[in-house]
Amino acid sequence: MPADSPSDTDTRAGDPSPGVNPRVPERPTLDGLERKWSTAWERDGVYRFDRSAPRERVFSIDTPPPTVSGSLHVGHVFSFTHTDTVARFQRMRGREVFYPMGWDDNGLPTERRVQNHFGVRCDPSIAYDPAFTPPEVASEKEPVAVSRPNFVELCLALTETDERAFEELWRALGLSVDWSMTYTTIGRLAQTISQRSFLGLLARGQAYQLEAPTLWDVDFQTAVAQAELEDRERPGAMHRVRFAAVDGGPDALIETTRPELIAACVAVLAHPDDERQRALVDGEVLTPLFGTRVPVMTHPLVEPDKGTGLVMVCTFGDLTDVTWWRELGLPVRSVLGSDGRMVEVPWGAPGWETEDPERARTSYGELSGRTINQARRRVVELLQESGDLVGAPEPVTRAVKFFEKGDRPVEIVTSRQWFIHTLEHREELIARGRELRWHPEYMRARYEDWVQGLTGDWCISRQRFFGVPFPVWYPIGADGAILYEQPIPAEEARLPVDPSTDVPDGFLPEQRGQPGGFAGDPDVMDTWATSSLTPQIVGRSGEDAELFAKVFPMDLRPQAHDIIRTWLFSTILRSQLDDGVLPWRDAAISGWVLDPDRKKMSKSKGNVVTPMHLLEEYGADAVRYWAAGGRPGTDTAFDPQQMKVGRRLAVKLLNASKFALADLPTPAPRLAHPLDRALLGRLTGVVAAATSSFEAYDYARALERTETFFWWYCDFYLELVKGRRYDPDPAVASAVSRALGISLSVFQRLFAPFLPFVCEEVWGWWQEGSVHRAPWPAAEELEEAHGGEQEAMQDTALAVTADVLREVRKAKSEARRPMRAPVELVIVEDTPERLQALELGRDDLLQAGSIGALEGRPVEDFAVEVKLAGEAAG
RNA sequence: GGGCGCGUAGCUCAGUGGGAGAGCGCUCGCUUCACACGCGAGAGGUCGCAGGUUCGAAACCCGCCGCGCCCACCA
Repeated sequence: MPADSPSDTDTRAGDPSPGVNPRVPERPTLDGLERKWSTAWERDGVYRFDRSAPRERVFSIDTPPPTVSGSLHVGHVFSFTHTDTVARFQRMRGREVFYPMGWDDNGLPTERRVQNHFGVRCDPSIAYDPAFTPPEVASEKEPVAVSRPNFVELCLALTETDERAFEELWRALGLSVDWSMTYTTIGRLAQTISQRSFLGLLARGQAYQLEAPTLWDVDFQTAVAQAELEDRERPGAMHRVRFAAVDGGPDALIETTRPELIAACVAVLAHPDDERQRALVDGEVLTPLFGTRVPVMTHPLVEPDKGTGLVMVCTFGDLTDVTWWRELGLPVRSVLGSDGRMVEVPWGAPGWETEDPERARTSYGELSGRTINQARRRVVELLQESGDLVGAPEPVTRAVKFFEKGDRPVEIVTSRQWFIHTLEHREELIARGRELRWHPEYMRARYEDWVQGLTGDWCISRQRFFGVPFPVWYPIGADGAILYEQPIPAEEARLPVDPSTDVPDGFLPEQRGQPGGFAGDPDVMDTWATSSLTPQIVGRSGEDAELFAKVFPMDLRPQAHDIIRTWLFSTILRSQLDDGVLPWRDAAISGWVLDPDRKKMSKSKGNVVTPMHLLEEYGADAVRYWAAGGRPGTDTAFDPQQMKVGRRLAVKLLNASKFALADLPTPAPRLAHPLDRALLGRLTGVVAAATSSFEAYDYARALERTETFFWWYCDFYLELVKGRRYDPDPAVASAVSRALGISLSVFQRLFAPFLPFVCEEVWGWWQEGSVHRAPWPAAEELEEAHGGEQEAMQDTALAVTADVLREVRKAKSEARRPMRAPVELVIVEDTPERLQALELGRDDLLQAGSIGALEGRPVEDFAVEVKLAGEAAG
C-alpha cells in the first residue's frame, strides 16, 4: 500500500465496511499466533528483499552472526529483538530492508564441540577416509584421530543441525529476516570472499608473514590475537632471587612471579634514574642455577618502586619482555615449547653460554619436559637449596592474561604467523570511528580506547582446522627447505581453495612435500578475519556487483558492546583496507542481559531458561516486549514479570480491537465530535514522538510513549465513547466508528515492530495485506483532528472530562460501590475556561459515569463533589 | 592506575532548569454489555552524600562514596 498519495489517507486509515464483522473471533486469543503468522509470512514473502529497489530506498543491516556451537540464550533474543524492531520500522517507512541472517560456525568453539560430541581429534597428517563414521560411543579420554577433511565434515554436520534449531527459534521470535539470504562463516561464499580479500591485502603489502614472538594458547596450540585476551585474577607468589656478581661487583636482587623462566633470562634492567642501581648498571650478573652472564641495562619502562627496582627480562614472560627485547636488541633464549612444556636446551652451545655448563645441565635437567607449573615448583626448591632465594615466596594475587576461550594463561612463543598491518592505520581508524554515528554516543570511547591501546599488528593465522585456509602454497627448495618468502597465491578464479588438498598451478599432486615441489600453508584464518567481512559477504562483494552497490556501505551495524574491540573494530579495519570507506553509517550497541542480582547472565542460568521455553510460556510478543524495554547500550535485568506485562498488553490490543471492530457501522465521512478530534490530536503527538525516537534508534522510548498513551486510551477514551458507540442513531455511531478506526489503525501499526504477531492478527480482522508492509503512521492521516478555532478547547475538553471521570470513579471506589452505580449529581469547581470545555464532553461523561446531573461552579481550584444516588454527597 | 556508565518508591526503570512519575509487587473495592490474561482506588520516596551556580536543582558544575563495565607494562 503506497504512502505517497494524500488521497489515500481515507482508505489507509481503514474505514470499516458496514455490518457484523465475521473476521473477529468470539474469544480472541494469543495462542497459536506465532505458528500461524510465521508460516504466512514465509509463504507470502513479506520480508523478502526486493533488489530492484533503488539504493536510496534500501536499508541494509549487517547482522551479527551468532556462534553456532552451543545454544542461543536470552541475551541473543534481547539484542536481536532490538534490531528487528528497527528493521520493521524502516520497512513500514517504505524502506526496502536488507536483513539477512548468518551463522558463525567457523572456529574453535565448533572444533571443541565436535571433539567432545564425537570423541575425535584432528590429526592433519592422516589421509582422508571417505568411509569414516564417528565412534558409536564418544570417549573424551581416548579420542579417535581423524584426518583434517574428515574432521571438517564432522564440524559441518554438527553445525548444520544447530543452524536449523537456531532458525526455528528466530522464526518463533518473529525476526523479520529474509531467510533466502542466510550465510555461514564457513560456507563457500564466506571462504571465497575471505580468501580474495586476503590475496588483495597480500598483493598490496598489507598482509605479511613474520616469525616473531606471538601470543600463544598452550592447550589449543595456536596463536591468538590481542583482542581475544582477557585478564583473570590468579594467585601466585613473588620470589626474591639473587643474581650473583661478576668480577667483584655487587649482587643483584630481582623479584619475579615466574622463576621458571630464569633459564630464559637475557638481561636485568633498572630505571635510568635509579641511583641505587648505579653500581650494577652496564655491568653483568650471573643467573642463579644456570650461570649465564646477563647484562644489567636501563629502560624507562622499569618502575623503580616495584620490588627491588630491578627486573629480569626473559624471552618471553609477558608483553613487556617483548618490548624490552625488541628495543634493547637482546638475544632470544627460548625454554617454553608450544605445548606448554619446558624444551631441551643445549647448554654451552652458542647462545647458551654458561660459566658452569655442568651445573646448568644438571639444574635444567630437573625442569626439562615439565609443565610450567611443575617447573616453577621445582625451580623454587632448587633456588632454596642453592641459597639464591632470599626470604620466603610471598603470596600475591595478580591479573594474568588468558585466551578468552582458554583454560591456562597465554604464553609468548616464537612462531611464523600472518599479520595484517594495523598500527600504521591507527589514525585513519580513529577518524572512521568519529564518522560513525554511535547509539548510544558514549560507546565511541570504547572503540577509541581500544585503537589507542593497540600494541601490535593483527595476527590472523591460527594453527587450527575448521576455518578458512590461507590460499597460498610455498615452493620447496632442492634441499627440502620451505621457501616461506616466496608464497604462491591461488588464482582468483579457483577460489575457494584448500591448499592442504588443492595443488598450485604448475605442480603435480605427487610433488606435495617433496624437494623441488610445494607445501600448502597449514593454517586457517582467525574467525574474526572472516567475520570482519560480513558486509562484503552478505552483499556478495566481487560476486554480484549490482547487489553490493545497493547495500554497501550498509546503513546499520547492530551488536553488543563486548565485541566492539573485535567485530566492530576489525570490520572497520577491513573496509578501510579494501574499500577505503566506513562500512556502515550507524552502529546500534545493545547491552547485556543481567541476572536479577546484577551479574552478567550466567551460562548455567541461561541454559535453564532457554529462549524457546520463554516463547512457549509467555508468547513471542511478550518476550519481545521485555527485550524492547532495554534501551540501547543499557544492561537489562532478566525479568519474566515484564514478559507478563507484555502479554497483557498484547491481550489488551486484541480486546480493544475487538471492541472497535466486532461490528462495523457505516463510517461517517468526517470526524465531528470534539473529544474524537482531541483524541486524534494527541495521537498525532504520539506518532511524532515514536517516529523521532525510532529514527534515533531509541526503540525503547518509542514503545514506552505508545504504550502509555494506549493504556490511557483504553481506560478513558474508550470508556467515554461507549455510549455513542452503541447509540441507536446510526449517524452518532458511525462518527465514533470513524474515530475508533483511525486510532486503532494507528495503534496497530505503532505496535507492529514490537508485537508483530498480535498486530498482524488484529490487522487481519479488517485490513488487506500485512501490517508489516503497511505504511508507518504519518501526521497527514490525522490531519482532520486539527484546524478550526476550537482545536485548543477540544484538547482541554478531553483533559477536563477525563479528570472529572477519575474523580467520579474515586468516589465510587471509596464508597465501595460498583462503577456502574448511578450518580445523582456531580458538581465541578473549576476555571470558567475549563468548565466551558467540559460542556463539549458532557454527554460522554454523563454516560460513562452513569451521572444524572452535572453542574459547574466557576472558581480557581479544581474540585469535584459527587453525590451518589441514595446517599449523602461524598 | 586511566576511561565510560550508573545510583529516583520494596523491585525494574522513565524523567536533563519551575507540580517527584510509570509498571510490577502490596492494600482495599468492583462479575462494568472489548477484556477477571480484567476494571477502579489507595498506601509508599531527604531523587547516594556534601558543596556550588540559579529567583528556583532529581536534572547543570566541583568533590566524595558505592556499584558495574572497558582498558592498562602480569616484574
